[in-house]
Amino acid sequence: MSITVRFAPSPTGLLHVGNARTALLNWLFARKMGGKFLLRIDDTDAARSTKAFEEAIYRDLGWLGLTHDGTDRQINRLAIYSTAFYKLQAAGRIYPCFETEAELERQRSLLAARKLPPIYNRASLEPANKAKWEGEGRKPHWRFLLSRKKVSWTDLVRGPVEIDTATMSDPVLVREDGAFLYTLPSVADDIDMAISHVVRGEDHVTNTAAQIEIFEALGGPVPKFAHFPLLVGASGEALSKRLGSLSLEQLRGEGMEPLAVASYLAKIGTSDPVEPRLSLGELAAEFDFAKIGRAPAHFVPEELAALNARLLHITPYSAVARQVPPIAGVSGEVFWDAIKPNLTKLSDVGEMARLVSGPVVPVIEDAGLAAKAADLLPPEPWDEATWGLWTKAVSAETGAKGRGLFHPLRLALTGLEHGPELKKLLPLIGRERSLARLEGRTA
RNA sequence: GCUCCCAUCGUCUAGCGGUUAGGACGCGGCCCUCUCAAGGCUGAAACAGGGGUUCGAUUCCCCUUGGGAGCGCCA
Repeated sequence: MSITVRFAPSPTGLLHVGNARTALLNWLFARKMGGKFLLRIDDTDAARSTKAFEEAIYRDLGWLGLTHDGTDRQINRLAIYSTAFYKLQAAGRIYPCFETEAELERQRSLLAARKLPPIYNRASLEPANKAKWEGEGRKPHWRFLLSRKKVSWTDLVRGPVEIDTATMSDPVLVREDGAFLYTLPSVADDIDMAISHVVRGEDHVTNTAAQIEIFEALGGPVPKFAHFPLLVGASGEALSKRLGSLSLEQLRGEGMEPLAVASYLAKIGTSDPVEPRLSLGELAAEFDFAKIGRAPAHFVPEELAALNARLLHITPYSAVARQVPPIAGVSGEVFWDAIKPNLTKLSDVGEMARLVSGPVVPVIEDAGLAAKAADLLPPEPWDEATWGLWTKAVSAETGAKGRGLFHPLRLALTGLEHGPELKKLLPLIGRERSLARLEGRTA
């Protein structure tokens, strides 16, 4: 059986971490199984969909590295939905409804007041009502007639699931203005695109029950389903409340590496340890629906940031060669290996580079010691042993040792209290700049 | 309100009737060390509560509590 999955976002907003996780899980599954990953822009809601958001989806997915094997927009596929609509109509599974939105709203509050579930009462199915409302010249919207039986499937993450469609309203498929709503296009496309697995958040489980009935009514094969738990914030609050701060765009702006985001989203809520991976391929190889837990996973930005740092610490130079060019006459690789353990974000590289090639405004804490140290600077070439030899000589000459020796030197050479190991940094700074800084000159 | 799902260290989880309840992240300590990191070693830390079933419950059942989701002419 060939595997095809899809990610079907609506271009009505920026991709947030929840969306990204859906996309990623689909992609990883497809990659692992050697299947296809399709990108479908669900833009049937013309009023809310925008070109800018659509472009953002491509940009964000590209940033994450989630390549697709095909893409389309639902707005291009309306003929398919019409065909499906007529097929359902011919099967007697579609009926026109005439209630206004206000009337439906009132019905729901009436039911709520009686502590009853807000399920549509099928009033438009009554011939008398239908005749009356049609007589008033009302334009219909169209609902799918649910079986009111139990629908069951074996969910790849939740196991056996059973939903009684008698507990749901018949879904509206077509609006009064003729526009298709999400439900039918989704199923029609899944059939047309031969989607084998629908992988999405558990907010869709009840949709799935209705959609399975539509798949069956359409005579299409019913795909396998996997509904994973949603993401919640650090204290368990629903993530939707703070979506703005958790868009991929935001994370990118904060300097998070795409692989850090992918590693984090792929691992939280699973039985695997949350560790960085150097490639999406590794994440794909480790992907398994069985590893996904059934409780909501906590998305904690601070943990992501920590994972980002850990990713950088294990990142080989080859992966960042483009962003880390040779500096001050030494190879980018030597520089990278010297400063990488101190990185939190890749953008910190610029600041690290400044420590090497300047300008550094030295802080002279002990002028006498700095002067002696400058005199004792050995001739080049320098290597990692230079620091030890030099500081030993300075110590012998001045009697300074420990913090009293090293702290003034670090301040003079870098202007900072903390930083990468001077053993590694000193040869990169070189004799000329070291001398200048020890003499208190910006270099 | 109704329906569905969930409940093990702070966090993510392993466990599938008898375990010293394991791992990872984080946290503490030690080592290394010129600093901060990184790295190595090590330590503290959990079965939400109450009933059952059973010789025996973290594990199975029920209730309570807590959390998540759905109940749209959104997706």
